[in-house]
Amino acid sequence: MSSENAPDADGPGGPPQQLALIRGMVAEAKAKAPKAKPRTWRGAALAEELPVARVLVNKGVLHLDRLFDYAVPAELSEAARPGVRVRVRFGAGAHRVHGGRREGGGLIDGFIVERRAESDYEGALAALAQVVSPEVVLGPRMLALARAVADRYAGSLADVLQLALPPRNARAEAKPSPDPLPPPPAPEPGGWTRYGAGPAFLRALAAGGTPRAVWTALPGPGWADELARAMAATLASGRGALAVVPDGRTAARVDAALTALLGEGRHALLTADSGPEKRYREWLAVNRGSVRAVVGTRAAMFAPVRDLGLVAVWDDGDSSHSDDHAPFPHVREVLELRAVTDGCAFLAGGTSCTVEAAQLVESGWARPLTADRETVRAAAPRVRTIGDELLARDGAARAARLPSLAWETVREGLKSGPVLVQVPRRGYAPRLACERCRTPARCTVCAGPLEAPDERELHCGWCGRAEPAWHCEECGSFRLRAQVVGARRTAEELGRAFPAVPVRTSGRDHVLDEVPDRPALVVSTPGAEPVAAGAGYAAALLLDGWAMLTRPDLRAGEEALRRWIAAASLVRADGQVVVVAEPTLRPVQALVRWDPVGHAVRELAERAQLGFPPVSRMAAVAGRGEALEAFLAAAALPPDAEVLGPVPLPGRRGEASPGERALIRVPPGSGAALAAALKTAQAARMARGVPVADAVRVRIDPPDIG
DNA sequence: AGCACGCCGACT
DNA sequence: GTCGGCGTGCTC
Repeated sequence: MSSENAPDADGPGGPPQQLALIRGMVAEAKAKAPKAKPRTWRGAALAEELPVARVLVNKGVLHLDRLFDYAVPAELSEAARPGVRVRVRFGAGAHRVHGGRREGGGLIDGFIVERRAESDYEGALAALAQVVSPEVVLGPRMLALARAVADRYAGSLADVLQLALPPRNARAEAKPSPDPLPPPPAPEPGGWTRYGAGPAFLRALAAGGTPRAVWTALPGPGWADELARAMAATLASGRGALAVVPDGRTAARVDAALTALLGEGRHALLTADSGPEKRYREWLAVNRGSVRAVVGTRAAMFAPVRDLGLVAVWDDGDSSHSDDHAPFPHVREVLELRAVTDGCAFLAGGTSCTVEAAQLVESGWARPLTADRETVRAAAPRVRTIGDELLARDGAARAARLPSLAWETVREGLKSGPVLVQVPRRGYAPRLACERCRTPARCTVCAGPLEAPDERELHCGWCGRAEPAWHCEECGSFRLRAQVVGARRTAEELGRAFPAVPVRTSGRDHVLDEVPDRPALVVSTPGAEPVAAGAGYAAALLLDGWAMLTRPDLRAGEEALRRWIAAASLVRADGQVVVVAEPTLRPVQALVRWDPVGHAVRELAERAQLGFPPVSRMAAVAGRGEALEAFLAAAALPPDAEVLGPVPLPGRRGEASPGERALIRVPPGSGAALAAALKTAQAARMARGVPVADAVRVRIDPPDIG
């Protein structure tokens, strides 16, 4: 095994082989024999047809869209089809057999991307060690999508594939998938008749059309059935359908609606909470074409649905639609890409409306799917506001945190059913501010934001200096606005106030799915609201609106409105909603009028004017000062790009600075050029092998600007 | 990222 | 002579 002449020093269990020099054989290059020691494939068990496999090697961060050529041994030729998983030797010294030294380079995983007649590589090719399984997991569609996503986000193909392809599981692969069922009949429009263009949208799907729509769903539980009908209509056309939702709870709801509509066996549920074997089995059933409809969470956005006819995203404003692994693709954006590359219909639905979705409509790419005002008014609960400066002035109300209108609403609601109380998460409180004039409380030394975790010691969030004797620079007040009171304490207070009523809480660790249609107080953090059985909650109380609205984030208003509408959508049409927030603020007014689209359109106009995303495209580039500078200097940014910064990143207290960050902004239309420029620059650095300390992190559409 | 190669100084 | 320091460059 150790000598250069050992015939079977190569792959495990492989036939006697020597190292191949494809170039010498295939590309008739014997004239200029390579300087590398000639190692020919004597006895050459080499594939007769297309003896070169281009392989995407799955190895950490090294590769930036580089493919490597391997020789295809004859006995693997049949199995080594494009798209299959393979094992190859990779690493320095993989083919060097020097002075009796053992071969280096371990076996690592990869995918065959293409079979070719010859290689561009100058050196000797190593042979494929093994074809792991015959399953084609990286077909041309998947490859094209992964490439498009990698380009869109200035990331690598391998990183995208890591997100797109579930880990292989041999047991799941061994089982055959069931035979596909024939297309179901087109469904009745059901709840879609409530939306002007709804029935026509459904008909278009059933007829094989590719309509694109932004759907503002009416409050109440009907949306899951409507989404299922859109998918069923697509199936009826003989095509596949894919819906991506924010979490497992929501996926279960759509799953139930699909089962009710289509029965078992026509759709797959792809969520993270099923184990690896089940997950891969479901994925395989989709990949093999046994199942034509998929509902799932984030990773399902890449589901290899055959002959895709519809992609849908529900509640695209939910942050879990943004992947937290490089290159951080967003479900809505990926599905937009699929709609284009696969030529299929597109649906972005939600009870609220993101600025991005509004932009899809404004640009003419998608059509609005909305109900008329009258229908909205009939379906939505009545919303009233209580300005909190009123609350602040009223000492008694502040002590109890609830003004009398709120008490009244709760008391009334409890007569007929459950009442939802939405409280921002503890620690959600953004910046401390003067209670009287709302000037943000800042450190007197470094102007960092003051923080008071656990309502105790006041200190600076940047420099860590304690600030025990704060007073407002503007108005002289000594009082800071109270922290958000968590769900638990709110529940305790309300429980004391309504001793006869059961109090339930739903939050991060204990998320309730549903509560019965009986009087109860349900205290929940945003996003964890249980649905109420029957027609819904009798009333909802949305507390601490100021905390939602003052977060230092471009999306604070949009996000607050989204969460309020989500909670208020669980209230029955004749119910009451009280929101404790300034009635003059735009998101609060949009809630009262139940006009999420109007809000999104106005936000969009404002962001266009200010040059903010999503009208402009932005990228964040972060790294150590000099490295960042070098990167920016080397990158061939589009001429209309504008570099903001760099500014130091806020470090953790007492830790070394995490470096600096620059934002790069381009006007509409230059987004692709920006991504391409950043990717090229990053690839050049990688190829040069810059030290880890000089690594520069690139993120398109950074989430935390504001 | 690993890992091997190579060019240089200190050792048996 | 030979061992081994880490600086450089490559991985089909």
